[in-house]
Amino acid sequence: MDLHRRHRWDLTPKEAVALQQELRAEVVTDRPLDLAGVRLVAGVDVSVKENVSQAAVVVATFPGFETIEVARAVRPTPFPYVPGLLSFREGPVLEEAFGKLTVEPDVFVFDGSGYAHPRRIGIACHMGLWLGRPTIGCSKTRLTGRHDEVPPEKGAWAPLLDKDEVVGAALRTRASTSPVFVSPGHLIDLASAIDIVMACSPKYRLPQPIRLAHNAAGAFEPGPDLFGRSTDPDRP
DNA sequence: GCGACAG
DNA sequence: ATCTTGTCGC
Repeated sequence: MDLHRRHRWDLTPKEAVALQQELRAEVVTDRPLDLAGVRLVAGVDVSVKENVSQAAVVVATFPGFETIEVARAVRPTPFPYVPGLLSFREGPVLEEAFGKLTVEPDVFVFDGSGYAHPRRIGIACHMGLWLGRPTIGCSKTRLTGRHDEVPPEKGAWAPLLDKDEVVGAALRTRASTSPVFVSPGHLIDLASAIDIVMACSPKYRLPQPIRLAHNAAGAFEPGPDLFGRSTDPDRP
C-alpha cells in the first residue's frame, strides 16, 4: 500500500475540505482499464448501527462473483454525515478492513461517488489514493451534476454534467428501474468504469460486488420475509 | 438568501 | 444510512 497517502482522519469539516483540495490533484481518471484483464473485483460498503460503523470488503471472482475473501472492521462512527465529506465518516473503518485483505483485487467498487463530487474527490477517489489501486464510485442517488433522461434499455446511459464538465454517468443497469450513478474513482476512466459496472450487473440494479458487500456489512438479511415479499431492495 | 445534498 | 407498511408494476 502507498503509505505516502496516509493521513490523519480526525479533522474538522473545514480541515477536511482543505485536505480534499490537496488530494484532488493526485486522482487519476483518464486511464483505461481493460475488462478482459479483470480477475478479481471487490465490493465496498459500510453499515451504521447506533454510533458504530461496520465495514465490509468482499473480494469475488470475475466473472462469476464467487466470494473468495471477506474483510471486516467495526469502529465507533467518527464523523457526522456531511454531504461531500463521506470519506471522513467511512474512511477510518474502511482502512482497517482494507488492511486485512490478503489478496489484491483488480478493481474496487464503492457504494458512493467517485469523481462525481463537488470537489471531484468522492469516497471512491479518496480511498483509491490510499489503496493505490483502481476504484469506481457507484451510488444509488445523485450527489452532484445533472443529466438528460436515460433511455429505458439496460445498458443505456447519459453523461452526468457538473459545471459543464462530464463527471460521471447515469447508467441503466436494469430495465424499468432508476439508473445508478457511476464515476471514476482512481486509476480508471469513465468509459471503463461504465463497462465494469455493467459487467457486474447481470441481473440486479446494483452491481454484484456492492450487493455482496452490503450483505456482509449487515445492512439487510437475504430472503423473503413472512409475507412472501422480498427483503432485497433491488429485487422487486 | 434559498435550495441541494453520496451514505 | 436507518426507521417502517402497504402497495404497484413487470
